[in-house]
Amino acid sequence: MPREVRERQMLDAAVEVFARRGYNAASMDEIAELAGASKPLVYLYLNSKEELFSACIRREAEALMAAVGAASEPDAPADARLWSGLRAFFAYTAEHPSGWAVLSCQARTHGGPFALVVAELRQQIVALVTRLIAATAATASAGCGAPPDGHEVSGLAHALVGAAESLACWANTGTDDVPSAQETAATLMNVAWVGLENLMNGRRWSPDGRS
Amino acid sequence: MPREVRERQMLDAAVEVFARRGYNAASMDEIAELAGASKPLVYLYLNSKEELFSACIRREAEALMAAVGAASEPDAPADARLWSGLRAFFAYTAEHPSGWAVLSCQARTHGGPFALVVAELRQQIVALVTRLIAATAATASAGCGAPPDGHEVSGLAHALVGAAESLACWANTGTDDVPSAQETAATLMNVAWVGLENLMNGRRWSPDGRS
Amino acid sequence: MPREVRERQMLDAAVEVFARRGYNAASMDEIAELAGASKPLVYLYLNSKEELFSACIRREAEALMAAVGAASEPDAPADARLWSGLRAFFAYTAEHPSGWAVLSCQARTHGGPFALVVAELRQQIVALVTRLIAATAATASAGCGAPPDGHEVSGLAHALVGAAESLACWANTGTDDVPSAQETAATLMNVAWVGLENLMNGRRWSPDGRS
Amino acid sequence: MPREVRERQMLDAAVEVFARRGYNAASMDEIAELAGASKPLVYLYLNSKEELFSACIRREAEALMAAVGAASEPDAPADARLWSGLRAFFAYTAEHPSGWAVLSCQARTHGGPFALVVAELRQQIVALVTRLIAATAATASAGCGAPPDGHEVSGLAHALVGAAESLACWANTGTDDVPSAQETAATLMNVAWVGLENLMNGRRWSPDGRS
DNA sequence: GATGAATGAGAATTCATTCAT
DNA sequence: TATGAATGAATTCTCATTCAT
Repeated sequence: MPREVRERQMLDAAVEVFARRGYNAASMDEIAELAGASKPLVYLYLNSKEELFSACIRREAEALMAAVGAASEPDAPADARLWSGLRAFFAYTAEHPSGWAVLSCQARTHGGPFALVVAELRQQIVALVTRLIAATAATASAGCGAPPDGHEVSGLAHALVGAAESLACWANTGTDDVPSAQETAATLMNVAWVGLENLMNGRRWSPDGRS
Repeated sequence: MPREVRERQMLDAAVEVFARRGYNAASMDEIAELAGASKPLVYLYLNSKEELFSACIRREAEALMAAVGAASEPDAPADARLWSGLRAFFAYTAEHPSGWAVLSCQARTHGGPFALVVAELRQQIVALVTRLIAATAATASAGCGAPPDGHEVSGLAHALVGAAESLACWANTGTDDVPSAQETAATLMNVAWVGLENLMNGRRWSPDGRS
Repeated sequence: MPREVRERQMLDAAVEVFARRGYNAASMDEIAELAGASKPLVYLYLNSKEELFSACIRREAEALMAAVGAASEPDAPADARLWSGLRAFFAYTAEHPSGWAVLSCQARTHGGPFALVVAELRQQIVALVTRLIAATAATASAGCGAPPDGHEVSGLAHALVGAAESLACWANTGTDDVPSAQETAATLMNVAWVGLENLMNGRRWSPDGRS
Repeated sequence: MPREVRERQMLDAAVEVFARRGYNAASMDEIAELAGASKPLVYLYLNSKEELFSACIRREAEALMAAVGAASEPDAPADARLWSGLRAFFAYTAEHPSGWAVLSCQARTHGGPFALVVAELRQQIVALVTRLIAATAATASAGCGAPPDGHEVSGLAHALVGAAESLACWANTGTDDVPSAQETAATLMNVAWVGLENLMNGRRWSPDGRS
C-alpha cells in the first residue's frame, strides 16, 4: 500500500481519536489500530504524537478554510457571500464533527504551536468576516446613512464568529434539541444584518436609556 | 485544620491544575502539592480523580450561576437585567479564568457525566436569557408591534449565549487585542437589543432579497 | 523499609547489572528486580537511568579512592606507601569486580558527565602516584645521584596507573591464568622501583644504542 | 558495485558507529545509512547485528596484528623489534581510533564470543611480547648474569601490554595533555628494558627492605 | 543486486491509587 | 487527622528484522 494512502488513513484515524478522547487520553495504540497499521509505521511516517497532532490540525484547518472559501462566489454581493460562508461553515463542521472538535476544542487547550495555528485560522476568518460585513455595510448604506464605525464592525465580526464557533461546537455535542445548522445560519445572518443596519442608523442600546 | 478548609484548598488547587494542564495531564501529585496536603489525604476527602474533577465542575458551575444570578435585581426592567447579567458573566469569567477554562474547555472534552453537568448549566443560562429576551421584547413591543416568535427568540438566545461563551473563552487566551470585557458586553447587548427590535418589526434578512 | 537502605540496595543492584550488561543493555526492569523493589520506586528515589548510573559511578569512585587512601600510613616511607596503595587497589578491584567494571569500562564509553567523573578520579590517582614516585625518588637518590626528571616521573606514573588499570580489568575477566593480584602488585612495584632507580642513574634505552 | 567493496564499506561504517555509540546504542539504520546502502542489503551480506559486530572485531584485530607484525624486521635484535612493535602499536591505534575503541572498549563489555576474540588477540600479543622480552634478556645477559625467570618475564610482559593498552585507550580520549605516542613508547621501552636489566641482575624491591 | 513497506518485542518513564503507621 | 512507602498498568517511542517486489 503506497505511503500517501496510508498516511491519509493515519490522519483520519488520528483526528477521530483525538476528537473522541482529547490529546492526552488519545493513545498511539488506538490510533494505529484504527488506522489499520502498526504503531512503528505510524512513527515512521509521522514521527511523534505531537507532530501527528500538528499534522491533523493543519490538515483540518486547511480543509475548513477551503470549504468556506469555495462557497462564496467572489462576484456576489457581500451579504450573499456572508450567507454562503456561514452555510458552508455550518455544513462543513456538521459533516466533519471530529475535525471541528479537534480544531475548536482540543487544539486550543494546548499551548505553543498548536494554539498558534488555530489562532491564525481564526484570525483569517475574522478578517474575512470583517471585510464582508464592511462591504455589506457599504452596499446597504449607499443610499441611506452614516458609514459604520470600523471598531464596531470589528466587534460585530468577533461576536458573529464567536457565536458561529460556539454554536457549531454545541451542535456537534449532539444530544440536545439544538437549532439545525440551516436555522442557525439564518439566525446569525439575521442578527448580523439587522445589527448592522441599526449600527448604520445610529441606533444603540445604552445602559441609561434607549438611544 | 478543619476538613472544610482543606477541601476548599484542594478544590482550588485542582481547578488551577486542571485548567493549566487539562484533565489527563493534570497529576494528582501536582494537585496535592499545590493544595499543601499529602496525596492520601486528597484521596480520603475526594475519592478519585474523576470525583475530584466532578466536584470542581459542580462548584464552578454553581459559582458562575450564582454570580450571574446575583447581578440582576429582579424588579429591574428586562433589558437592564440582561445587561447586568452579561456584565456579570464577563466579569466573573475574567476574574476566574481557571474556573471558566475548566467549565468551557476541559469539561466539554470528556464524555459522560462531566459534559452533562456543563450541558445542564448551559441549559439554565439559555433558559434565563430566553426569558429575559422575551420579557424585553414584551416590554418593548408594548406600544409598537407584533409579539415576537418564540422560536426565533430562542434562536437569538442561543446565538447570544454562544457568542458570549466563545468571546469569554477567547478573551481568556489573552494574547491578542481582543475587545475588552466591557466592550464585548456592550456589543452583544447592542446586537441582542437591536436584533430583537428588528425581529419585532418583522425585518429579516433572506437569501433572495431584503425584507 | 527505610529509604536509605532501599537506596543502597538499588545502587548495589544497579552496579551489578551495569557491570554485567553495559549501560545500554541494562534494563531498569532487571535492576529493579535485583534490588527487590518495583520500578516506580527506583524512579522515585533515583529519577532516571542516567542519574542512577551517575550515582553508581560516584559511589564506586569514592569507595575506591577511600580504600586506596585508607591503605597508606602517611608517615611511612614513600615506597611503602606506593606498595600499600597498589595492594589496596588490586585487593579492592578484586573484591568489587562489578564496581571496577563500571568505573573502568562502562563509564568511559559514555561521553559527557560520566566520563568526566572517571577522568577526575584517574587524575587524582595519577597525581597521587606521581607524588609517591617523586618522593620515593627523592628518598632513594638522597645519597646517590641526580634528581629525576619531572616529566619522566609523570610518564612513569601514567604507565604505572595504566598498567594497574588494565591488569585489574584483565584480572576481572576471570577466565585466564592471569597473575594473581599479589603477584601483579609485586611486578608493578618492581618495575616502578627499578625503573625509577635507573632513571636516577641516567640509564636509558635508546633506539640507536644502549644507554 | 561489487560485493567486496560494499562489504568493506559496511564494515567501515559499522566500526565507526559501534565506536561512537557502543554496541547496543548503535542502530542498524545508522550503520546502513553511513555505509550508503539499504538495511536489507546489510542483512543480506552480514546476517545480523551480532555477526556484523563479530566481523568488525575480527577485521580490526587482524589489521592491528598485521600492523604490529609488519613493523618488526625478523632479523633485528630483539630490543629493536620490541621498540618497533611498540611504535607501530601506538601509531596504529592513533590512526584508527574507532577500530581501537571497538577492540579495547566495546568488545570487552560483551560476554561470550566477542570477548573471546579479543582475549585471543591479547594472548597473541602477550606471547609475542614475552618472546621478545625473553630474547632481549638472552641477548643482554649473554655476558653478564643469570637467565631471567620465565614467570617474571611473563609478568613483565603482561604489565607492559596492559600499560600500552591503557595508554592507547587514554590517548584516544583526547582532551588531556597526555604524553604523545612517541613519548609513551619511549617511556614504556625504557621501563621494559631497565626493568628487565634489573631482573637479570637480581635486583628487586621487597616490602621489608630494599634488595 | 537492491529496496520500500511493515512489524513484534521491549525500552524508559509516569500515574492513579493503596497500605501500614 | 495525616503520611512515607510502594506498585500495577499504561504510555510514548525505538529497534532488529523480514517480506514482496
